[in-house]
Amino acid sequence: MAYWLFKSEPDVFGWDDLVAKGDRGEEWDGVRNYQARNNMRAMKKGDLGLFYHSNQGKEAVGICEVSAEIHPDSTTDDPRWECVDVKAVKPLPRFVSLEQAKAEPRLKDMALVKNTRLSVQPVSDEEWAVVMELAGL
DNA sequence: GCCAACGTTGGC
DNA sequence: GCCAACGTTGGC
Repeated sequence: MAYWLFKSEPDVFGWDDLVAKGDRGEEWDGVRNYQARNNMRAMKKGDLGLFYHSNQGKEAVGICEVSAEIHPDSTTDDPRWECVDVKAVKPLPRFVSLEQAKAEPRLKDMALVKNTRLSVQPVSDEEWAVVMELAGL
Protein backbone atom coordinates (compact mmCIF):
# COMPACT_ATOMS: atom_id res chain seq x y z
CA MET A 1 0.00 0.00 0.00
CA ALA A 2 1.16 3.49 -0.82
CA TYR A 3 0.87 6.72 1.12
CA TRP A 4 0.03 10.19 -0.13
CA LEU A 5 -0.56 13.74 0.96
CA PHE A 6 -3.50 15.88 -0.14
CA LYS A 7 -3.36 19.63 0.21
CA SER A 8 -6.39 21.79 0.55
CA GLU A 9 -7.12 25.27 1.72
CA PRO A 10 -9.44 24.94 4.72
CA ASP A 11 -11.37 28.00 3.53
CA VAL A 12 -12.28 26.20 0.34
CA PHE A 13 -12.51 22.58 1.39
CA GLY A 14 -11.20 21.59 4.81
CA TRP A 15 -11.02 18.47 6.91
CA ASP A 16 -14.43 19.10 8.41
CA ASP A 17 -15.91 19.25 4.93
CA LEU A 18 -14.43 15.87 4.09
CA VAL A 19 -15.71 14.37 7.33
CA ALA A 20 -19.17 15.72 6.48
CA LYS A 21 -19.09 13.74 3.24
CA GLY A 22 -18.99 10.51 5.22
CA ASP A 23 -18.14 7.13 3.71
CA ARG A 24 -18.95 8.17 0.19
CA GLY A 25 -16.14 10.65 0.31
CA GLU A 26 -15.52 13.37 -2.19
CA GLU A 27 -14.04 13.76 -5.63
CA TRP A 28 -10.57 15.32 -5.41
CA ASP A 29 -11.32 17.53 -8.38
CA GLY A 30 -9.84 20.73 -9.65
CA VAL A 31 -6.28 19.46 -9.96
CA ARG A 32 -4.69 21.07 -13.04
CA ASN A 33 -1.14 19.95 -12.58
CA TYR A 34 0.37 16.96 -14.33
CA GLN A 35 2.55 15.83 -11.47
CA ALA A 36 -0.35 15.89 -9.09
CA ARG A 37 -2.55 14.07 -11.59
CA ASN A 38 0.08 11.44 -12.22
CA ASN A 39 0.28 10.81 -8.50
CA MET A 40 -3.47 10.28 -8.44
CA ARG A 41 -3.23 7.88 -11.36
CA ALA A 42 -0.86 5.77 -9.30
CA MET A 43 -3.26 5.51 -6.37
CA LYS A 44 -5.08 2.34 -5.47
CA LYS A 45 -8.32 2.05 -3.60
CA GLY A 46 -7.49 1.71 0.08
CA ASP A 47 -4.28 3.77 -0.06
CA LEU A 48 -4.01 6.22 2.81
CA GLY A 49 -3.18 9.89 2.71
CA LEU A 50 -2.49 12.81 4.98
CA PHE A 51 -4.98 15.65 4.74
CA TYR A 52 -3.01 18.87 4.90
CA HIS A 53 -4.35 22.37 5.39
CA SER A 54 -2.42 24.86 3.27
CA ASN A 55 -2.34 28.61 3.85
CA GLN A 56 -4.25 28.42 7.10
CA GLY A 57 -3.01 26.00 9.67
CA LYS A 58 -0.19 24.67 7.52
CA GLU A 59 -0.52 21.32 9.20
CA ALA A 60 -1.61 17.78 8.56
CA VAL A 61 -4.87 17.30 10.40
CA GLY A 62 -6.24 13.93 9.43
CA ILE A 63 -5.93 10.65 7.60
CA CYS A 64 -7.97 9.98 4.52
CA GLU A 65 -8.37 6.97 2.26
CA VAL A 66 -8.65 6.61 -1.50
CA SER A 67 -12.25 5.46 -1.95
CA ALA A 68 -12.32 5.43 -5.76
CA GLU A 69 -9.49 5.15 -8.25
CA ILE A 70 -8.77 7.53 -11.11
CA HIS A 71 -11.73 8.73 -13.15
CA PRO A 72 -12.57 11.84 -15.20
CA ASP A 73 -12.77 15.09 -13.28
CA SER A 74 -16.44 16.10 -13.35
CA THR A 75 -15.56 19.79 -13.11
CA THR A 76 -14.04 19.93 -16.58
CA ASP A 77 -14.62 18.58 -20.10
CA ASP A 78 -10.89 18.49 -20.69
CA PRO A 79 -10.00 14.77 -20.86
CA ARG A 80 -6.50 15.43 -19.54
CA TRP A 81 -7.74 16.04 -16.04
CA GLU A 82 -8.71 13.11 -13.90
CA CYS A 83 -9.04 12.56 -10.20
CA VAL A 84 -9.70 10.07 -7.42
CA ASP A 85 -12.22 10.08 -4.58
CA VAL A 86 -11.15 10.31 -0.97
CA LYS A 87 -12.94 9.86 2.32
CA ALA A 88 -12.02 10.79 5.86
CA VAL A 89 -10.69 7.99 8.08
CA LYS A 90 -9.78 9.71 11.33
CA PRO A 91 -8.37 12.96 12.65
CA LEU A 92 -4.80 13.05 13.94
CA PRO A 93 -4.62 13.16 17.75
CA ARG A 94 -1.91 15.79 17.33
CA PHE A 95 -1.70 17.89 14.18
CA VAL A 96 1.67 17.84 12.44
CA SER A 97 2.71 21.26 11.23
CA LEU A 98 4.93 22.25 8.35
CA GLU A 99 7.23 23.77 10.94
CA GLN A 100 7.59 20.41 12.69
CA ALA A 101 8.20 18.65 9.42
CA LYS A 102 10.93 21.14 8.56
CA ALA A 103 12.51 20.70 11.96
CA GLU A 104 12.52 16.91 11.75
CA PRO A 105 15.68 15.64 10.00
CA ARG A 106 13.94 12.44 8.94
CA LEU A 107 11.41 14.50 6.97
CA LYS A 108 13.87 16.79 5.20
CA ASP A 109 13.25 15.13 1.84
CA MET A 110 9.50 15.15 2.14
CA ALA A 111 7.78 16.72 -0.86
CA LEU A 112 5.85 18.91 1.56
CA VAL A 113 9.13 20.51 2.60
CA LYS A 114 11.00 20.41 -0.71
CA ASN A 115 8.26 21.03 -3.23
CA THR A 116 5.78 23.22 -1.45
CA ARG A 117 3.63 23.94 -4.47
CA LEU A 118 2.70 20.37 -5.36
CA SER A 119 -0.85 19.71 -4.21
CA VAL A 120 -0.92 15.92 -4.35
CA GLN A 121 2.27 14.27 -3.19
CA PRO A 122 3.66 10.83 -2.51
CA VAL A 123 4.76 10.05 1.06
CA SER A 124 7.32 7.29 1.64
CA ASP A 125 6.75 4.50 4.17
CA GLU A 126 9.48 5.98 6.35
CA GLU A 127 8.02 9.49 6.19
CA TRP A 128 4.57 8.14 6.98
CA ALA A 129 5.90 6.34 10.05
CA VAL A 130 7.59 9.51 11.30
CA VAL A 131 4.47 11.60 10.78
CA MET A 132 2.38 9.01 12.62
CA GLU A 133 4.86 9.15 15.49
CA LEU A 134 4.65 12.95 15.64
CA ALA A 135 0.86 12.74 15.45
CA GLY A 136 0.72 10.42 18.44
CA LEU A 137 -0.41 7.33 16.54
C1' DG B 1 -0.40 41.53 0.68
C1' DC B 2 4.06 40.32 -1.08
C1' DC B 3 7.03 37.56 -3.43
C1' DA B 4 9.70 33.31 -4.61
C1' DA B 5 9.25 29.08 -6.92
C1' DC B 6 7.68 26.78 -10.46
C1' DG B 7 4.51 25.21 -14.13
C1' DT B 8 2.34 26.47 -18.50
C1' DT B 9 1.71 28.99 -22.71
C1' DG B 10 2.81 30.85 -26.96
C1' DG B 11 5.86 33.33 -30.24
C1' DC B 12 9.69 32.55 -32.93
C1' DG C 1 12.40 23.04 -29.46
C1' DC C 2 13.77 27.13 -26.87
C1' DC C 3 12.78 30.59 -23.86
C1' DA C 4 10.42 34.78 -22.28
C1' DA C 5 6.19 36.09 -20.39
C1' DC C 6 2.71 35.10 -17.58
C1' DG C 7 -0.25 32.82 -14.04
C1' DT C 8 -0.78 30.27 -9.78
C1' DT C 9 0.41 28.36 -5.41
C1' DG C 10 1.50 28.82 -0.87
C1' DG C 11 4.74 30.33 2.84
C1' DC C 12 5.82 34.29 5.25
